[in-house]
Amino acid sequence: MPSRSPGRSGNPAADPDIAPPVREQTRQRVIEATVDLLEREGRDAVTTRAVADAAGVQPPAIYRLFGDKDGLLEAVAEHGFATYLASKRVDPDPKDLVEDLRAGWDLSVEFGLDHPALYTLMYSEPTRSASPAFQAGMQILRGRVRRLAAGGWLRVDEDLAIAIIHATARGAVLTWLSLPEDGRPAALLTALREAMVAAVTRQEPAVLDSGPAGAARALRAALPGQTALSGAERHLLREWLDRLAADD
Amino acid sequence: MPSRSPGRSGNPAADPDIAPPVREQTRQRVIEATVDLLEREGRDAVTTRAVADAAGVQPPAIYRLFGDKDGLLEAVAEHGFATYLASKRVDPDPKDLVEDLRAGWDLSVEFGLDHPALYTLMYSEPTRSASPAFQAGMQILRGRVRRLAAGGWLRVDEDLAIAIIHATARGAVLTWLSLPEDGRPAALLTALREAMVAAVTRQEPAVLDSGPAGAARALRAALPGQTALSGAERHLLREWLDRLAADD
DNA sequence: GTTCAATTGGTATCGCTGATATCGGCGGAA
DNA sequence: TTCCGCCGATATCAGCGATACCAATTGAAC
Repeated sequence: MPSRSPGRSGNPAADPDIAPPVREQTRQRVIEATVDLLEREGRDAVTTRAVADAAGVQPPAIYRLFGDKDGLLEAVAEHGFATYLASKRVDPDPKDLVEDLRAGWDLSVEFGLDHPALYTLMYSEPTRSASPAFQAGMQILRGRVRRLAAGGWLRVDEDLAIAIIHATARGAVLTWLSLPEDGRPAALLTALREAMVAAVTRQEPAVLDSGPAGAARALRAALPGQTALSGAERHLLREWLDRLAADD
Repeated sequence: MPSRSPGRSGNPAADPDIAPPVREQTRQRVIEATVDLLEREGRDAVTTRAVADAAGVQPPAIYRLFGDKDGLLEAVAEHGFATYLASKRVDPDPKDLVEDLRAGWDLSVEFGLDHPALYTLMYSEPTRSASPAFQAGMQILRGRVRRLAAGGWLRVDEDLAIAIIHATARGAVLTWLSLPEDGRPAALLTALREAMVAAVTRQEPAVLDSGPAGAARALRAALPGQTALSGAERHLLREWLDRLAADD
């Protein structure tokens, strides 16, 4: 490996700070082509040749720009995450810290639901934790938690709070995506979010349910195998119990 | 394609039910070799050639046994999960239902922590939800939740409860594995577990005595003042609840 | 005991993938 | 003008999943 020549010869891109826009431009074009390919045809469709073809460059150019395929994917993850974070605004001084926590959790979950392939790429494998995109998102989360701690809201350690927030969001997104499209209860997301809030902050849970719903669920679960009602009666009763059980 | 000859000639393995043990034996050997390779050298090391070499068979044999590589991975996932479930005992009639829920959650999380590569294989991608192994585990979880519902402990719908349990466990495992080995707080697992318990169950059961009669009595008591049913529906439901409550 | 159909072991091969080598040409500093 | 380093382009390599093909083997039916 030749040591960087003092005269800074020939190439202006030798120093990344003053790199000409052309390199960054093709870099961006390759990244966007990769994102497009990833979200339209799935992860298996992301091959170096397909990306190069879609971006209008040669296969070796990818390796000159990103090192290897993993470097490309990392750049893609960072790009997607940065774009998303930039599109939303983070309130630097929220008046309700807990509500700000909810908003942040919703934001990262929404990102996952909007970009399933990209999210899976970033968060499904346990290894990619050192990615810059991962760290950038982590930094924002860390700031939120710090403010919560400063406000005296935190029930647990800051690091533990971060891990809890992260784990619930990750579980929410991946489980949501794994469910069949017609069986994704919106209540799952809010339930997990409120479980997270209850585990992290001191805030009391808002609702202490005490209606017929619980008893209806119990009766519904105990319904099969009893003989006091006819089949037709059981069928109709089942429908009513469904309505009562869903009536929170 | 020749239609299956009526005389069931030649090969005893034509009917999978009476397949000779030799086929199942090599099948098992291939699966175990794959698991070993997966947990020792990571997922990328699991190639058809490496598996065939480790199991002492030829590469085409894998395709004859499992159809394709995805079939092999599915069989591996099912094998690992079945082995794990068989090693633990599920109490068919636990005395403390909520504690049983905790035990089940701990069990599935422990499985993930003990077999990171296998767990990631099974649960990281949202797609593999239709696998038999997935369904088998789901069935056990479903039974636990049903008992909770019958006991009146459930705060939410059964399906939602299942989703919450699943999501928290998945998030717990994947987040735990993504943390650096020296920064994995044990409190994360218990915190997530208790958050799950708080989100799914209520402190006091909605019905005191088990069975349809008790649930019917509880529902009958909570019936006035709710609006999900019409007056006529409430009237008929009232009659049925009377019959159910009297049916000890 | 012979026959025969289906499976299995074994080798070779196909198309594709990630990654690299190599070379000519372009462009900007010296 | 000279020259060094980047870029486009083609060819190529090893390895991958998957399949084709053929000989050897097996085991039930006759």
